Amino acid sequence: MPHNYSDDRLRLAARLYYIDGLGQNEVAKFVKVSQAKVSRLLALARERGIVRISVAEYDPRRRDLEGQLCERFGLATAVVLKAIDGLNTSDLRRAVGHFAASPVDALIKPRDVVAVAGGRTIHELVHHLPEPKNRALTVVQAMGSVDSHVNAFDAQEVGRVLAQRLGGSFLTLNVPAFMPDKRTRDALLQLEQVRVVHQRLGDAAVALVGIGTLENSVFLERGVLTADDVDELAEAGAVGEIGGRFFDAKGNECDTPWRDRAISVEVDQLRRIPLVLGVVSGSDRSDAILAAIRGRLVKGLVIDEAGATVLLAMSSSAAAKTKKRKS
Amino acid sequence: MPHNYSDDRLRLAARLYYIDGLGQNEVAKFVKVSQAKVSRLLALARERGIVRISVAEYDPRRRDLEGQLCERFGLATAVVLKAIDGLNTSDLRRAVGHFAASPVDALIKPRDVVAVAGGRTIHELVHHLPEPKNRALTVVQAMGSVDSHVNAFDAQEVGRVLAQRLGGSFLTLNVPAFMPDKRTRDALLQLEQVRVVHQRLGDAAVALVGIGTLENSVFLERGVLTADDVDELAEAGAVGEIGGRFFDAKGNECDTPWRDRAISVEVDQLRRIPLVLGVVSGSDRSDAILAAIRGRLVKGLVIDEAGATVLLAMSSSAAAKTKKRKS
DNA sequence: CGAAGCTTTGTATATTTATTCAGCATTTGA
DNA sequence: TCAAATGCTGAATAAATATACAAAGCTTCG
Repeated sequence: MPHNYSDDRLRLAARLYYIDGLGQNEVAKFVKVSQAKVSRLLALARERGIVRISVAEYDPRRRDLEGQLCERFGLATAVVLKAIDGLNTSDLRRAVGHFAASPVDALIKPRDVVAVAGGRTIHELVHHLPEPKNRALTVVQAMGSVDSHVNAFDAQEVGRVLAQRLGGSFLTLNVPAFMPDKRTRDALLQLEQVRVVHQRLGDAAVALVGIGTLENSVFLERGVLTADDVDELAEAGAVGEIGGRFFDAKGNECDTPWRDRAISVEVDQLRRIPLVLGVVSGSDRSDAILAAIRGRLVKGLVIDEAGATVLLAMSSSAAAKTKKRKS
Repeated sequence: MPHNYSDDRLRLAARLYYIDGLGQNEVAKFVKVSQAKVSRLLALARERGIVRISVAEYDPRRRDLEGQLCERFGLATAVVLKAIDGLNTSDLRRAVGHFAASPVDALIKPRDVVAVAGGRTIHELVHHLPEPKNRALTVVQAMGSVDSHVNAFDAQEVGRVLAQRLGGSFLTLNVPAFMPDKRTRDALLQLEQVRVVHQRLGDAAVALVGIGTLENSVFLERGVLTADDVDELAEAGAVGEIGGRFFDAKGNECDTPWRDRAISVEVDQLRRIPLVLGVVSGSDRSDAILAAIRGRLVKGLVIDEAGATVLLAMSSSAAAKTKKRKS
């Protein structure tokens, strides 16, 4: 595709526009083309590097807080993102996703097996990954679908996008997250299709998971759990959830009926994955996060600075709080 | 005036906009301000150098042609500007003015006395000079006003702008370019106001002049000369004009009634000014330019590449053409 | 304290820039 | 050779950005 645009012409247009500050219309007169074409010329000039725009480095991360988190909680990795105060949860998730994408990207090696559970922050994250990289990943869906409507932040959808963005194949887990009872669940687990995926999860080098609370739960929101169910789980000591697995303040899976109805990565599998990254945003789930860390369910954290601050503030008085919750 | 804008905030906004390619609306959500503010933040970031835009060098000059002109015609300076083919004369003038401004600027030393005659290309040129420099120039108007309507490209207006842009005082010549007869002209020349200016012209280090033809003349256009007058001038051998002084193909002033009615820099004064720059555009005045050069009326040229090319092409066969014109 | 002056901000709007689309031109492939 | 396909273009238009303006906050000075 031999281009009609000489570099000299591009340089001329670019100079008039960017240096001399003419508008595109004025440039258009200068070079005898339409304004539309000038717009295209300039776009091309930027692409070709004839125009270079550099911005003083902005570091979106709070390295200090990252260090404290790692040290205090013995984490392998922490990514703490700066965030403007007063953002609503949705915008905060977008902010975290935006700036976390690149650091997380850097943690995934070219041929890794990557397990992904769903989550709204994770969803934002994968959508901010750089366009098409040619890695040879195996992305594995770590939990079933929450309900039959495919939702943008289900593991299925998130995994698909992740595989597409980073390059690699996607192993989907085409079953519901919860079955009605243990028997049918176990039957499904026997299926070749499911077994392969389930087994592959054990090979994961990296896992990306959200960390849910009982109160602000996607399961509750989508009607998979009722308020009564939540109460029951709380009764059993549950303080948080990862991939449909509910755990108590120590980070041990709670023994409830739900345990035997879930189709998703096992807690023990999770513990054996070298790098499980909890991807979260907001300050409302610190108990759950703390518990997940204690139980070694996650080894790394991606979080906004407000969330990190709360986490650190809690950790000193954690014992006391734990007692309170139990009472 | 302590600014409310932290550099970090500017960096964030600039990065989101320029690097990550978000729109100002999206950035606005990110940093929790209005789109209008983002626009202002970005403008500030550019001013402060947080955003740096660089464009690959575009050289608007044809150095090769400049060299040829200097050599062939023994000019002290030549500035030949690239120009798109097919530009109308007005756009061509703008183009020449735009890119000639900076090179011409560089030729004027901080305390120079600068003589300026009017001209449409010169007008464009001075209006493209960099904003306020603090030189201590003395700008002297080199010819009277063409008519009573102050026109944007009269010497008066051009000189005023030149002095303002480059810094310095402006000596205006508040008289018509042509008087009805020699007697009144001479009377005016006696006036203190006029004498001072006229004399100061002799001190000029640099002069900027347009070079006019008989056919396409500002005097004809504005009704100062009639078609009959032009014929008469042609009869007397005139091929061009500088500052209301008509000269023949050798570059010598023509002996016509107009000679004694003009109030403007004398041809001999012009010859003694170290650097007289003819500022022209277009290919329709090559005869006049050639003559002016021959007569040492100009020592330098600012011209577009098409004009320069014609000039060079003509110079070899110049003798023949001259004869033709005389017949 | 209160009014006048100066910033700063967001809304509404004007201006500028990017994109869509239909027409023309050029190349490609029978 | 003619279509079909592809690419380039400017006019019209959609989208994005800059600006005018008015309201609100902050200082300064009486």
